[in-house]
Amino acid sequence: MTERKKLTLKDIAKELGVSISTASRALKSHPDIAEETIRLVKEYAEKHHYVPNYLAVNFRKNKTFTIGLIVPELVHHFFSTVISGAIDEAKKQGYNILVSQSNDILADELTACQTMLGSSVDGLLISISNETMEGEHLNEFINEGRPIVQFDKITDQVKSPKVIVDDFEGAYQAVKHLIEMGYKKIAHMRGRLEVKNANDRCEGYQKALQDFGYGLNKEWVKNCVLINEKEGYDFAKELMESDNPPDAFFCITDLVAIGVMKYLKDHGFKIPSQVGVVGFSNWKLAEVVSPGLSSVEQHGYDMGKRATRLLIDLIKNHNLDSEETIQIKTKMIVRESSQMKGKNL
Amino acid sequence: MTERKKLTLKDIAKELGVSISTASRALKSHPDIAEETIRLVKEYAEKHHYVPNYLAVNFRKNKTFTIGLIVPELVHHFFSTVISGAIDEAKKQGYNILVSQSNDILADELTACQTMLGSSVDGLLISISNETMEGEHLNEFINEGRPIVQFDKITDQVKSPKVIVDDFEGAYQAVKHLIEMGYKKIAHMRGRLEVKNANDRCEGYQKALQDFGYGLNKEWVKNCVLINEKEGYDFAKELMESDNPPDAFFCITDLVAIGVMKYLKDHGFKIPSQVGVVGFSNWKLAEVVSPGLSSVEQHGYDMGKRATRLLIDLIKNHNLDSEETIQIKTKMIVRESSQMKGKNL
DNA sequence: CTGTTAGCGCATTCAG
DNA sequence: CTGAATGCGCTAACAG
Repeated sequence: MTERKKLTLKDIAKELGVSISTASRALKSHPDIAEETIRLVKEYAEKHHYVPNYLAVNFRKNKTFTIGLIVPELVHHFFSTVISGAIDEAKKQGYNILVSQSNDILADELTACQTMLGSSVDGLLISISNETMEGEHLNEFINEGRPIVQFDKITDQVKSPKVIVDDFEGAYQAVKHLIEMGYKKIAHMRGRLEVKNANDRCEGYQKALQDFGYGLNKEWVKNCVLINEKEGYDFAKELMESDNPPDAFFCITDLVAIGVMKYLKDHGFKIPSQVGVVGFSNWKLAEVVSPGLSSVEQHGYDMGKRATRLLIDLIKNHNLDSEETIQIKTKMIVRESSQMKGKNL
Repeated sequence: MTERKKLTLKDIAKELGVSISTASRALKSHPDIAEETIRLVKEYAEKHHYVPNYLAVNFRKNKTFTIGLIVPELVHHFFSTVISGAIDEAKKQGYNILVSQSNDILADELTACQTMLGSSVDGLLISISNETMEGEHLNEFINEGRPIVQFDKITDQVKSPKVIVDDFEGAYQAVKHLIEMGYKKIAHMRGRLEVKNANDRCEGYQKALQDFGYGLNKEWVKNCVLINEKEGYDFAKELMESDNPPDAFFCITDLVAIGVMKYLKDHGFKIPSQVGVVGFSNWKLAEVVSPGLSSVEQHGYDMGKRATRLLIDLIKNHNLDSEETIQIKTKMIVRESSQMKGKNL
């Protein structure tokens, strides 16, 4: 209960025999104020540890210098990377970040938005949940004059700027890489049909096959729903036991790829000499697993920074109509799991 | 630029021909107000989507219902788990969380604290950086009447409640497990000498050795600084190439353990039949690596929830003097990497 | 160069 | 049961 009462502008004004507004302006080195006065006020403020009451400042200015950030899952390598970038960029620009997660549940996303609106964030960064089909809750922000920027998992239902990974190109490069390494029967463990990222990656996969003269074998395309190792393992089993097993797997995410690799290793298939595997996202675990898993780097940190920079610009310019879309280029990270030259090892 | 001007209490008061204070009280179903009036006001507010200006409310009440959370690193499985728990608990209690990271750099931690103070959080959750040696910046919060709760990486320099993992016991159990599995020459890859968690784990390691009648061989204790795979790999190499190589490794964290395993696999040592390995933290990668890495689960999510609950209690009770310490029990997760019975596989 | 004044939106005390 | 009045701390327009 040590609490000492806070020093206010009024206190320092009274103490120094100036008016409150003079004190206020002096602290901001307003050109109207005499050098001497400024010095005096600043000195006093410094000495007595004056700290402005930001609640009052924010109230007055109707701004909080805080932005909201909602992701589906916080405990997720990619998203935590994005958040990290967002926080670093925000800090640089003097903004704070309020973080929340939806757990891929629409109701949770709605609540989070409500709280964010309530706590008066100046703008919102959001990656929507799998369940989000329409964007009324997001439009509310825009209607209230607070810009939003969507990233990674987006919906076109909401008119706003977007920062996305070039999923199509990333997938294309991954499959191209597999083809160049000599694999000829490339399967794809894809994600949910309703999720844009999954569709884009699947299209990249198909386009690459097509461009290099391979047909699409639909049996080699499997729909993952939970996107975890078990699905990877099970689908790998299904395909490898079929009459026409593939010789490579391009997986929607690293976790699925790990499951595939586990099945392959458990059943004596050599990676990469017999079967190649490529994941997506380049999680830490792609690096430490053996053989090292080739994967597509999404530059999450950069995405977080760019999205935040964009949002803060919109806030500053009071711009609510932008629909600018930034595509983050992916990068193919080649490790052992896809290097067929290892055939004779 | 669609912005519609916000409805205020004044507007609805004028519209309904009542006073502002009546409107205000009606919305809160104050007992003084007539049922009928309450109904009227609420109906109007509802119909016109009245939303209180929280900036004004917060300013008036001098509260933000926001708490700050600072961790060394956001992209880190354990910390993101803690954050996840903190956010979920905070949400349940109507609080928001402002997240920041120090990158284990003192200067960044100071800045983060400054911003948090500035944005008037009601309280602070913090896990300090490796560089933090004294806690003046934390005491500032307490002096301003805002409670803080330290978690995981803590300093006794600051009088505050703490939520910590029982590192000693976790380490003890891990080493006990290795001993029970039949390993007799257990090395320890420890963390920095200045970090409490590292010391506690090292003590648990030593105590277990002692309790089971093993002496401490100082050559088998290595100081990791960066706490990454490379250090694990390099120290494993050093030890395994020495005159008296250990037959098991207890590592300060999973990443180091992965490095150790990599060295062992690369050089033909069988895990776990020849050499056992146990990590700490139970990251996702412990589960997916092969052989599966035995590890000590720290229950980060639970830690986040408990710390948050504690902090909110302190805020509500305006309690700044508590020094309560909660110890979170660890759990030994046994996977293949430490099961010597596999000797004859 | 400085002071006076007004007001942001709301909660609350004090009178009726 | 209701209204008038006050002030939270700060900013900014306006007046000297």
